[in-house]
Amino acid sequence: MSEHGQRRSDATRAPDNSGQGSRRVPMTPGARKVLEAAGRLFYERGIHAVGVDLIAAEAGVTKKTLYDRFGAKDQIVVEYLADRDERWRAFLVAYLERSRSPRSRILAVFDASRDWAEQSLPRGCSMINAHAEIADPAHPAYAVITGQKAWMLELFTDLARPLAPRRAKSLGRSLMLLHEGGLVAYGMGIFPDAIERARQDAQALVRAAVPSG
Amino acid sequence: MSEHGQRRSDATRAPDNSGQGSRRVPMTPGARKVLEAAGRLFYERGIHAVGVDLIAAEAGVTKKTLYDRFGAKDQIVVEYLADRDERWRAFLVAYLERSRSPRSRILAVFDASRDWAEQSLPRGCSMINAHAEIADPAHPAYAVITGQKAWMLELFTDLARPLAPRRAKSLGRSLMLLHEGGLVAYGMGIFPDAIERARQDAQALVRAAVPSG
DNA sequence: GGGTGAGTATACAGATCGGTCTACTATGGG
DNA sequence: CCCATAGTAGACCGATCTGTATACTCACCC
Repeated sequence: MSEHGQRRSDATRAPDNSGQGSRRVPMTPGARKVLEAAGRLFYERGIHAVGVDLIAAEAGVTKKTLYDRFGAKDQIVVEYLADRDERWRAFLVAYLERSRSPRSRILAVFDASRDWAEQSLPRGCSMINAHAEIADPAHPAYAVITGQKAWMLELFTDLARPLAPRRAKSLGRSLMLLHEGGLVAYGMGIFPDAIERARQDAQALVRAAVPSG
Repeated sequence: MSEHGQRRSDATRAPDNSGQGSRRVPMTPGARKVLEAAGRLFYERGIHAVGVDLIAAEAGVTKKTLYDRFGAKDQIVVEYLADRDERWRAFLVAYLERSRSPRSRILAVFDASRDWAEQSLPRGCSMINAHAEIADPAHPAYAVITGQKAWMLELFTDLARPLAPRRAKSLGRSLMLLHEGGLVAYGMGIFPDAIERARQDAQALVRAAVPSG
């Protein structure tokens, strides 16, 4: 929503706006423990399947502390997703910065996703999973979810631009498709090494689109 | 799991095994009303977010009828997914049968998905969404979900075989990636006409893989 | 030294959850 | 006629849900 053009900034440096309209919560030690436990439980079991009592117990914190910090479960969900998003962007940017050519930077996104998923995401993309549970667009977490995907699409488009200025939008969308497909196939275990396969297909796609790269 | 080769059968005629180990429920009028209401509510709001009282009320049926037919909410979930799967396969087979060339049959899958989604799936693939909510592989619905995706992957592989016998497995996986990516991008509204775009990319992929088609 | 902020411990409220129960009705087939 | 089947109506169960309340401790800081 709103104008999604975030200045002209190089895509590697725009780790802001992940919290968008949802002001973050002061991260006291208790709040941090809650967020860590909630993040783990939400991801492993699903958001609706995890109650605040369980979160508080797993965090080693009382419910009062939990509600003093977050006010409501919905806000914990927002912080969970915004935090995941923030850490993913930082992780990704590190991969992007150590690549130079436009081509290798595109592939670096898939490398980052593959490594990120293999080290901590056996159940696939948190945003896709959360979107399946949060149907109401008015939910405060909805903007975080769609914001992350919009950011990724814009990133792919920006990365494609140096390679094919006229077809950047189109190429960006194709890369996005492969990337999302890889995440889902990986998360559902449809076949092994799905993200790596998506990377290969992206490589072929880029090669075909810009034979002079 | 197990040997996933289900005979040599032509992919267009294998609408069985959708209910696998989960024996279906006798479809009395009351059961049908429950399934209709549950299907709509589960898809629109998510499985965990919908209670049995609401399902019974929306179906215009008492809770006793609901439990007499299905026994447990989990079983309603199984029937919901198995029913969706069954109807999708029938829908898809109709598209496949009116296409002749291997190439157009591959594209027909994307055509079917596009039309199927546009007419009734604003929130994307039911199986992907259900997988996000059902974390436990021991859940009776889990097999239906993974079974459907395995069937789709096998279908793509079978459709790719006449075009590229040696690379059928590889090409099938690439097509699967694009297809899943299209479904997710469509369901999350990442960009417009995502499935149609996936179809175009699939077309390009097939053309590149088999220039002599 | 008094106040503020962050925390523990625990009880409680009201709603909703999945699921069971009894009592009754209507229908259709041997 | 009779009995099984499929249904309505509605009370009820224990558990769990999100969220609030009271009372107290501890650390820090002006």
